[in-house]
Amino acid sequence: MAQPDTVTRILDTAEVLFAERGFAETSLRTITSKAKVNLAAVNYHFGSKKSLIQAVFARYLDPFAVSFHAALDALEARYRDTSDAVPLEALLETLTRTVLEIPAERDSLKVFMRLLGLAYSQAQGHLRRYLQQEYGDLFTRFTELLRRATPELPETERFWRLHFMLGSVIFILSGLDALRDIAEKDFGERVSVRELVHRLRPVVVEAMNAPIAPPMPAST
Amino acid sequence: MAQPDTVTRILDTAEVLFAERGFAETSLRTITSKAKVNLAAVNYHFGSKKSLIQAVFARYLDPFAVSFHAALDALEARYRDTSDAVPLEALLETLTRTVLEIPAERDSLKVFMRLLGLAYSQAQGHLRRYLQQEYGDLFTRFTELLRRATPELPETERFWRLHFMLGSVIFILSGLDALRDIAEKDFGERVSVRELVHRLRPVVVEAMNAPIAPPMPAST
DNA sequence: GCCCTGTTAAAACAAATGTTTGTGTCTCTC
DNA sequence: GAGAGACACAAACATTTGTTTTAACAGGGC
Repeated sequence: MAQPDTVTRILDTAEVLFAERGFAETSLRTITSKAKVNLAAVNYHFGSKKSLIQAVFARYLDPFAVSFHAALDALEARYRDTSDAVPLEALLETLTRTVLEIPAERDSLKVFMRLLGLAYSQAQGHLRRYLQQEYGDLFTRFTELLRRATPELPETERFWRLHFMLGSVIFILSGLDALRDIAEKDFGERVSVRELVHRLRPVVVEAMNAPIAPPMPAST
Repeated sequence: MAQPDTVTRILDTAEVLFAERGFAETSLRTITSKAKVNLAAVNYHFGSKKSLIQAVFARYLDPFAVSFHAALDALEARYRDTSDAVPLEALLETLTRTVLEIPAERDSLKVFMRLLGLAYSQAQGHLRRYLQQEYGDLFTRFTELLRRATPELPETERFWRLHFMLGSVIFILSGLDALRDIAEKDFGERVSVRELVHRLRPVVVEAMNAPIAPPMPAST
């Protein structure tokens, strides 16, 4: 069979290795030897290791951003004539459906989610800057819809809860392999990412709609 | 003023740097030069970089484990005669109270939470093994109480929700500074860690008690 | 005095890292 | 078929990494 070309062989190998070990812990030599390409190929095609990392993300996120923008267009259109806002359930359903639809090849979803988690937790300031610059507007659009979906929530409360839930997703998915191993050992159940996302959606909905905490008793 | 001794100077510096950049991204030379100690001091006092990382965690977790065990003793005693299980709210209240009581020095809580997050997300297999070995029993005790507090939840569902919530807390508190800055800029509200934890508790309770998702439509 | 022990200091070590260089080898264009 | 451009390859380069070695220093007990 014809091997895919050098660039995609590097990307394929790099994304898996990055997801397994993190960025700093994965050397170019490990990548290139496993991908059966020359060491210098990375610097030739991508320029630097940083650019390679960004390219790995772009290959996932670019199609996702397009799909998600389109899905949000459709969603807003459906609720345009009714004067209602897009309900929270529908918004989350659209998000998860778009995320789950993207790959269809390999177990790329797991890899992608793990990479997202690493993007937050690893240092890699250049990566955060890159993601903010490339996909910041998409995030803004989503949060605006979220705002309209939960109008009864005070601004700050929604802000904190959003990041609370964001943290959950990133944390769970970035540590997925380890957690799944534990779950399999303890409960003998091997769950797919699809199913996990599906099962956690009501948890997010309920959490966003939780009652506001009573004012805290003053201390000190 | 008398400088603290070499060992604690190393620990103080290392924990901050680790929290800022991660473990692999922080070199011993950065630590020792910032701590104003000799490079070889780390290997002399701790043996290796791995052992230093573990020591940073032990300095936080050892006192916490003692306090939390004691707090759980008291909590169980209070509910011993009543045949009821410890309610979820009380369990979470005990946990957050213990966490908040420990430090009182530096802004160590924030740093500690960030380290905990890194411990999960970074490779560092030795660290996970160490934490499991040293504090596994405390975690087991807590999850057992959690199990009794949510008897209607299937085992695996509780497992995943627990880690879901764990992720939230770690994520929020580890990125606290950045998030708080945004919140202050956007909403003009500066919230304390205490208050944040207080306000997020009902979110956790509600999330744990969320309805089970309906079975997922089969695909491929 | 001397020796022993615990600690610090400077230097060197071996290994691993990202990147660059020079050369060879195709393939397409004129 | 000659020349050019794109790519692959091996080797070397300059740093940076964790760790070890060796010597120096300080203090207390005999």
